[in-house]
Amino acid sequence: MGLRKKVSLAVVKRLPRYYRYLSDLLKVDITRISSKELSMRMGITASQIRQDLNCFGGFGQQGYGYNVEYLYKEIGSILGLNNNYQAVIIGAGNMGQALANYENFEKRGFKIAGIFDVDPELIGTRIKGIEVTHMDKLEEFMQKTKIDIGILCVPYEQTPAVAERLARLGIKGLWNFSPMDLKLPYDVIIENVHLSDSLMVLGYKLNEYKEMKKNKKEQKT
Amino acid sequence: MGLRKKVSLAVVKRLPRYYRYLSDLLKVDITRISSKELSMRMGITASQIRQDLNCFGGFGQQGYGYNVEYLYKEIGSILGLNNNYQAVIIGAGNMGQALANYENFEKRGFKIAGIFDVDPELIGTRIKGIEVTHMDKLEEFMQKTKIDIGILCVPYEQTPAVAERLARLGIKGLWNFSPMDLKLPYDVIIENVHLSDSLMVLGYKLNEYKEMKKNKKEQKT
DNA sequence: TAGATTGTTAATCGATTAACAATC
DNA sequence: TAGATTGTTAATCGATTAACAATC
Repeated sequence: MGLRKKVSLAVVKRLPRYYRYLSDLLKVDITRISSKELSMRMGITASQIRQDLNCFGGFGQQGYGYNVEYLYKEIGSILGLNNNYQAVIIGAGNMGQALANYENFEKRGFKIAGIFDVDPELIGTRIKGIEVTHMDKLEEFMQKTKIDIGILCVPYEQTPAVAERLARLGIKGLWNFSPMDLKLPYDVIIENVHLSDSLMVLGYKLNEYKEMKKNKKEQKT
Repeated sequence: MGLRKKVSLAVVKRLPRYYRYLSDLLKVDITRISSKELSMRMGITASQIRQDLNCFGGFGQQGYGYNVEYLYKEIGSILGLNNNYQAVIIGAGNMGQALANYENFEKRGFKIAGIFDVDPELIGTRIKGIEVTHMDKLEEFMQKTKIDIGILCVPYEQTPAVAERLARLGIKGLWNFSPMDLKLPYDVIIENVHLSDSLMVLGYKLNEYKEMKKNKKEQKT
């Protein structure tokens, strides 16, 4: 895999969606698909699908379309799902527990290798077979285990300090669940899950829809 | 509030971020801010901030900038945070519990009015004071309580059926945590939280970064 | 071979940035 | 008033869509 032009984030964000749809096709034993057919299922243009895929290579065949299994595997590889990324969850509260129990991640090649917290009530308990360990042991743990990803589920106030601590320990990526933008003086890749942002966008759309309806009514009178 | 041109989703998705930054400014008693200053804090252009805000109205003042509290409240109102939206959580597993316990939502004007599940172990238990009720009682509950939003935290297979059931009961919006795109023959606004998509994007970025570094090394030799 | 469908170039559309007159 | 900064128009940039030659 040589130098390849930087792919835009818009394209990258669509890849997991392709991956899901291809997975669904495999489940119902569809072995080939054209960009046209896929575009109809996904509600996007065939052109966009072909453009997106061609950022990474020519996975299709003229006159035939795409082999579903092949394309599925290729996208999986592009998404780094074969890398066996190891993760630690920091914060074993509700969200940390929910994530630890989420089957999908392991299925996608992300392994939870450790769970940390400071609450004495939680230390020593097991979540999905993994013992919750005290944060004091974090450095020790990360020295002897190769960890790629830190999953941040700690309270808002603690988040910046914990993020920095993980960065100093050489973490490569952070999956951040706190409603803030992390700024770190390290080469760390940050992916945010801003749940309340998402909820507010829903709030906006509900509002917009309500007004649209009201305006329609007013037009009639 | 009259007819206003449809605002692009790109702009809408930035609103919660503005809202967060303004909230932070308020916390440290900053009462006014220019688009320039805000742009530096947020890492975007001042031009974009002004363009974004002017989709909704002229909230600033020439020579002065923006009044933080006023702008904060305006954006809150645009996001529908004054609407006192009522929500039900469907699925009281880890994710449902995590969301029920998440303080931020109530603070943003979203109220959890009910939690439903089918697991006899869970029925009758209380989460943040709200009793987990059996799904059989959902129709009854929604007839006597005005509910705007359904929060879907049920297993993958159940999701489409539950979504349809809520839609039939007149739900206005769905906040979907299953890794699938809901298609409903109703006027329901859907906002997805695709956690595994987000994780895969992180996987992609880690991959990309690794290759970038490798290429740099190869260039040197 | 003829038909189908890709990969890719060109055209269009939309979003971001720059510039500046309006105005506090 | 002079200085600052907005609101808004114009220019640029990037992403999406359309078109079609290449080719299976």
